[in-house]
Amino acid sequence: MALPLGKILYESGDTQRHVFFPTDAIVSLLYVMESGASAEISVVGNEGIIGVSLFMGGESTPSRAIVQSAGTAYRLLGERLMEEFNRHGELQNLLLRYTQALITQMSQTAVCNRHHGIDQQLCRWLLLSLDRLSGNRLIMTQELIANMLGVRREGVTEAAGKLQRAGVINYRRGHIEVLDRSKLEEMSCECYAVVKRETDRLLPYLSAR
Amino acid sequence: MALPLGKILYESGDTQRHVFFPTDAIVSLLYVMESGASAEISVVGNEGIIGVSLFMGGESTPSRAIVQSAGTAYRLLGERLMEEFNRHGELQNLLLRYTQALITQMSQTAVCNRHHGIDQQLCRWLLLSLDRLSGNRLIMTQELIANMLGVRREGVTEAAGKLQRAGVINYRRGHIEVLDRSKLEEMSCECYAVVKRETDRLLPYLSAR
DNA sequence: TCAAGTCGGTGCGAAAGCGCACGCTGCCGC
DNA sequence: GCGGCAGCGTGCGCTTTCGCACCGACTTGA
Repeated sequence: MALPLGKILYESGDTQRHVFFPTDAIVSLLYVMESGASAEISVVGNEGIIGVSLFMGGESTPSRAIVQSAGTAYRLLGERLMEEFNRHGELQNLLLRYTQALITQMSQTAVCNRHHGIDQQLCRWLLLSLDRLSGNRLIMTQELIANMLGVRREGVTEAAGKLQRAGVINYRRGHIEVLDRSKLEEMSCECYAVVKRETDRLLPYLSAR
Repeated sequence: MALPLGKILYESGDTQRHVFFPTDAIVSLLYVMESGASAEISVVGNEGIIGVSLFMGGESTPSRAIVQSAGTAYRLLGERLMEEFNRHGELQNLLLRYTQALITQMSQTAVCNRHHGIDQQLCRWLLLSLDRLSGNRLIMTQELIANMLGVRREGVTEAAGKLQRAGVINYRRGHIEVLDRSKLEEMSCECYAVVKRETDRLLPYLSAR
């Protein structure tokens, strides 16, 4: 199915009836506070699945799943996934390993939120998104990024300006082009590397792509 | 086995051979950065298990497990846990549900780190610890709390001073006594409530205690 | 082609947290 | 009973981020 930008796959607390496997879409798990402020918990692309709480047994989570980059995904009825999960074969194994990778990403998000500045967080975020897309272009307003990072839009403007002046990215009105990926990695904090390394370790079949 | 304060159960990246079930000890999952700065990812007491990565399939995590409040725990060889896990019965179910509760705690830590001040985070942290102990006393220096929250020791001093002046806690040289728990909950952010509610939902048998 | 709306740039003052330095005090061991 | 030290209090300047306000520029559609 098509996943347009901004589509909400699950709302906080919703009983999740389906799981989603993005192909070229990116979905963010976002927590929205009572005040309306928000913070991204993790980002899911075609390496992963939306709806881990189904097979983890909770059937819902306190966070929202929202499409951050338009594309398509496969949708599967929860019951069908569970049939296969309960065969306790390779799929179960895979799903649990993916879930551990997700846990690593969430942990590192917590660490990054605590210790790193907006500049570094933006780098981490761009890299995580880039890894889940083909090409080096993101369609993404600064306002949206700000919502994901849980910071002010002006803060993103400033950080993005620095990256642009450093020749790392180029952007105009919602289109971001990454010009120098290795420099982006240099300017990022260790958080990205930790997540990347752990994801590759847990899901080695992905690296082959 | 006895778990003295400060004991490290796993170091980052260690292959985990055992799992631990705390009885009256509290263990923190802590990420330590290259710079030496640290941040707590989640806290585990007798509601949980240390070493979820064993049955999740990763066998290690990038974080450290360190005893934050001395006490005792059961230790079980990983292979034995896996034998039982692979019977796909109620234990597997329980472990996965616990892991989802852990995920919620990590997510909320990320949110809290982003949006809330030291005062509120201290409240959340005290409540999470208190829930995992009997009684209303913690043996805990401000320096240790600062390491867990990933803030300066002075920041904790200031926040704890506010709580003391408000009559919520009383402390002296490493001993904290909670005088007014309901007020502590009031002064905390929504993060504690979210974690508490979700833990109770996922592990209802705990509420009965 | 032009009006309206979205997106991004900039400039304040305020607040929170940090790093550092120094000093006090209650506790523990000799 | 007394020294030493761990644990806590406090002050100060600096940096980062926030909140708010306003403006300019690009895009889109009637």
